[in-house]
Amino acid sequence: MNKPRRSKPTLYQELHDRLAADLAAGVYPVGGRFPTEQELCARYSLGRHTVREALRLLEEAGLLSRQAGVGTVVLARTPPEVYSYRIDSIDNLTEYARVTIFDKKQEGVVTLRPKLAETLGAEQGSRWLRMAGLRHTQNDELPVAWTDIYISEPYIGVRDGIGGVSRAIYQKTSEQFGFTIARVERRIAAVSMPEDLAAELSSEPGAPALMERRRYWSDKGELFEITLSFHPGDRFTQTILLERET
Amino acid sequence: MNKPRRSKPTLYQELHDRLAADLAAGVYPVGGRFPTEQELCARYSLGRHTVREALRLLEEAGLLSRQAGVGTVVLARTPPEVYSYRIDSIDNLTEYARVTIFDKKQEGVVTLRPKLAETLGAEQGSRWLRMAGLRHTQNDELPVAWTDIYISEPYIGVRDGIGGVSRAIYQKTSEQFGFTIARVERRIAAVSMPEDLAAELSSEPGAPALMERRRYWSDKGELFEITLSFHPGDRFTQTILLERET
DNA sequence: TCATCTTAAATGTTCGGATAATGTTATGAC
DNA sequence: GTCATAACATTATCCGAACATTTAAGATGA
Repeated sequence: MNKPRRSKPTLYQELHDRLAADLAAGVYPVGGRFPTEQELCARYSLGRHTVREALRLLEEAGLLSRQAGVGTVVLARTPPEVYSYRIDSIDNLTEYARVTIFDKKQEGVVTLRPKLAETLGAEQGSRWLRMAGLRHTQNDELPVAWTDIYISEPYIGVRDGIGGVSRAIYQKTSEQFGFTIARVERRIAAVSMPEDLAAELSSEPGAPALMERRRYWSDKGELFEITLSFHPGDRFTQTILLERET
Repeated sequence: MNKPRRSKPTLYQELHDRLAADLAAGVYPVGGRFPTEQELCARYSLGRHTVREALRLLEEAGLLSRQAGVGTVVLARTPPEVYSYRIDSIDNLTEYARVTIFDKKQEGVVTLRPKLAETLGAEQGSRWLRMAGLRHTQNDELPVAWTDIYISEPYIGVRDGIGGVSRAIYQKTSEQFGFTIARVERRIAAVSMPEDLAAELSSEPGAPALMERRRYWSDKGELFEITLSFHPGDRFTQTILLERET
């Protein structure tokens, strides 16, 4: 994404570079006023469009703030160092989400007892539909995880036709009830493989495992789904790549 | 960041909304050409600046692609759903980075053997400065992790004055040698606590533990630092919050 | 047939000007 | 003094016009 330096840079690009250099050098104190468009036009003998284009670049870079009636304010001397982990779509939240299938083994409505409520990070005494089962890839013989899926009581309708389908459940829920997912929280911890899951996962009790909890919020701020997964340590690693934004 | 709908929307805002609606409705097929600026000016009786501002918004939303000599191409009907995990600064890559101190126990230059090279994801036979020790909080008695820090041979100079300082090592390295960190990769897996570390961490051998590997690249694409940490499972969890971008 | 040149079309850049919207500040009535 | 109002400064929006740059496609020639 770094454009090669043009042989003949544009005027607004040149002005932008110059002003950015001035900002970096501390010529304009942070929090103070930046020269007005008129001033810049006069000082550099440029048209207002050119000046505004340069200012727009500086604003997009997070260095300036512009507002009618106020003026242009200096926000920072250098662009903030920002690293981002970006996911293009909710569907590739993890690489295994799409390519694995859910083999439902248990189902029922539960009322959260204190201990489970704390594990899930949900209201004590609230009622949820719980579906539990194995998650594995199409061809592989060994399951990748044991997953407990909890769906908030108002949205229990999605149960119909879950088994084996590769579509994600949160997606179904959000489509069926017409809202969008606004927030997803993932929490990961290392635990011992619980005894009752070891057999299902063809693993040893007490072997290292990753416990992953996910909580999904709707755009109304409502927590509508929670999943709890146990991955055998030798079959699952998670990688996150952080890249600096340009 | 959602501005309240103005009582009197601007013309380019109105045009943007209308074109976005058309795109969503599939009026312009993805991959095909979008009407030219001239056409839009004529069709809606607007000046070119106004049309270009609307197109700029659509381009920023990821719906259109514009290029001189080619024209405007439809990229998508609706803006891509994007979730982002954003870190403002490299320093709060994890919440414990700043508040913990590193208690160096070992130090030496190593040449990577095949197995260690694979674990670290680095070149076999390359030489690194290895520093290892415990990481713990100021007041707490129990250490949070055992950490191996590997620094690429050209940058070994940073060793001076590492002990106990709370500044991060990658930060020192990048400052001292005058480059910026462009990429950070984190990889997490569940493992058994290695026998030789159990005593140091006051943990049990074989107990669940999180192994975290971090690799740091410079802006020149050079892998200059790798860290390997072992966290006792009962003293460390990791939480990531993904939020939908506006 | 292939490479090169020419041309046309589209977006990009830059000027000039005018009006609108938005805060800040000074003014003035009470 | 306090509050409403008017004047002002500044950015935002919008129009018109011209030229530059980039790319695709057609024309030309060896």
